Amino acid sequence: MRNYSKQREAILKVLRNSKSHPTASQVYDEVRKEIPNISLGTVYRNLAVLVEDGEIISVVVGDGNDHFDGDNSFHLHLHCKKCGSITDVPVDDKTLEVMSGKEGFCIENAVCVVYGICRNCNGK
Amino acid sequence: MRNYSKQREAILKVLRNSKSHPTASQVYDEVRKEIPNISLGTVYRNLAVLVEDGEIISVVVGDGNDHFDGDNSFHLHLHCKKCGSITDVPVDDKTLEVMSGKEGFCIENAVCVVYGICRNCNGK
DNA sequence: AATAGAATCAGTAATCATTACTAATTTAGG
DNA sequence: CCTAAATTAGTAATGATTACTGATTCTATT
Repeated sequence: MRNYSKQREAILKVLRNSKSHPTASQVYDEVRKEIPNISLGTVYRNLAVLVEDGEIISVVVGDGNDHFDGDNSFHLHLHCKKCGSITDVPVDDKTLEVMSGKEGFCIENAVCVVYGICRNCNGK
Repeated sequence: MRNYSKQREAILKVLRNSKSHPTASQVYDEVRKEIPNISLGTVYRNLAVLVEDGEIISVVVGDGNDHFDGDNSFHLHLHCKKCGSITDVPVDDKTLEVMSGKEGFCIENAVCVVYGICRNCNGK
């Protein structure tokens, strides 16, 4: 049902080796170093496939671009409104439980963005 | 620096009276009942202004549309991947602190989306 | 190894939410 | 009442994402 493709492997490798939460376009630029004639459409399609398979995570912060994260473990994202940086923060199960309320909500993943100003920008 | 406009007032009223986290387009449909010839561009511009002023909150869940929330207090959003519903959950300060990690991150607001399956959809 | 059908691709065109632009109207202070 | 700044309606442009198409690549089976 799902065939191997070197394009998908290369895209996944880029994300596994990155901590910067790149956009589709940035992934495209990076993958082209290895596969120069890869198509942007291929990047988008495989990113969607990889999200669907749970290999990567889609992080939406509201800057007009989707970002992708090769770390698919439960964690939060701190999104700085000044510099646009996205930083990872681990979450323990207890906090997660509080976060899901008493709503009988079954958490699938905890991709979650807290907006604010990061330490770097705070001094300025 | 900021003048009154009946359009902006009507847009804010729609959001204050709603709990459904409408998109810009849905706000447009609702406001047109009061101001039939209001422009969609006016809705977008005023939503941005209201977010900037902290009157409302922009909630990005990754379904391709921005959603808006007239409740500007600190709370989380549970986003059901099946039915697309967005539910509010209050957060206490202690949980917020855990969420922001030890990063020296200054939380501006805690609009935050937890993905999963809601109680309604869970039974199916 | 050859074959066939399904999956994937590159390249390009289309979509559509959002933003930018413009000339006309409204607001608010003097 | 006047004037300058703010805002608007209407429309055109933008740009990220998706859809489409004919060619290529995988993979299971012979």
